[in-house]
Amino acid sequence: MRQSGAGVVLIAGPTASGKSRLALELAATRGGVVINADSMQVYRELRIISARPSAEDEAAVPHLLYGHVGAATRYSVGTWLADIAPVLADAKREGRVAIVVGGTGLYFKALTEGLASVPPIPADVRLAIARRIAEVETGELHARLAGENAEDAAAIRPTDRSRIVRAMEVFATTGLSLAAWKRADAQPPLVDPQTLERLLVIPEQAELHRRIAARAEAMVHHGSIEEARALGSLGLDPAQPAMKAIGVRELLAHLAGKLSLDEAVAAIKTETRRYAKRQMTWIRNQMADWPRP
RNA sequence: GCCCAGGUAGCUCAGUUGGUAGAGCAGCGGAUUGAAAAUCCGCGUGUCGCUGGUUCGAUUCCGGCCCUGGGCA
Repeated sequence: MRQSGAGVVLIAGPTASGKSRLALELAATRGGVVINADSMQVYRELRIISARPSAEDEAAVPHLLYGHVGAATRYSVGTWLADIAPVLADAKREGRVAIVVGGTGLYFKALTEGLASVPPIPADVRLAIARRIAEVETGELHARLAGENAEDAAAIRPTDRSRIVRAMEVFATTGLSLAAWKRADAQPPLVDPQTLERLLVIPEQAELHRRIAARAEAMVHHGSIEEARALGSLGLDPAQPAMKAIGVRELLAHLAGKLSLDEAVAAIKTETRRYAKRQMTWIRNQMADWPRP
């Protein structure tokens, strides 16, 4: 173990595993800062629904990149990397341990392996493409992609609409395939995987499911319904990332009278279990080199 | 007590003119480079309520019983 306070610790695990608690304890004992690596906890409006650390926890030790952007923001792994770079630099300069904790596997991958330097897609390009393909069926979209960019088309399933659209956006903006971008010119990783500590928090499945159920129950008693109402009143595009947080759709359906509260809570539990399963698949296969607990 | 409808996968149900059965959801496994709590791919996990009978063969047809829902008393 490192002797000074400086350094980076990564904590990953499925949702509701107790990662945040561990991060808080480590930060308190080692004099560190806690940095969010969760794609939904970045949204200001989603405190309860995204199970962000409580105000007391945030007051106990510094918490960064939590609720720091509005729900209208189109956040992404790229913006997260840009946000975390100065935060990591500050922690290093101050000699504090940076404890990066969250459930978004892609963020950890980008942090430790780097990300292709694809330039941002201009809003007008994105809009123009969205408008042009709105009525186009996904298979046809894939065929069109194959016409201009065979390499990406071959790598993307004809049914995977969001990846097809992303490849189209990149090609329209840069004239290059995503594959070409990945091949050349990658941004180096912000942190060196060799020098940091990596921790996985993985409860036994039955226990994880109990925790997920308990959290869903507790959520509705702690203001998640009001939170969903407030978010809904912003009138955001349902395709916005923040609107995709588990619980948002279910609670809005409840507020619209389409689901009873019990049905909404049951749906949230199911969706959360499914999400945790996808996270476990990522951890098993993409984080295979992380030390097992 | 009688009449009617139904009992098939974890759930909701389809189906088999008699050759041991399949959808959706759930579940399990997988992919994953700027929406990743997203998006996508693969896999049926079964005493066909029980028990006799008919039959080469019954989840299917017949009898009895049990259970559930509705109706009549």
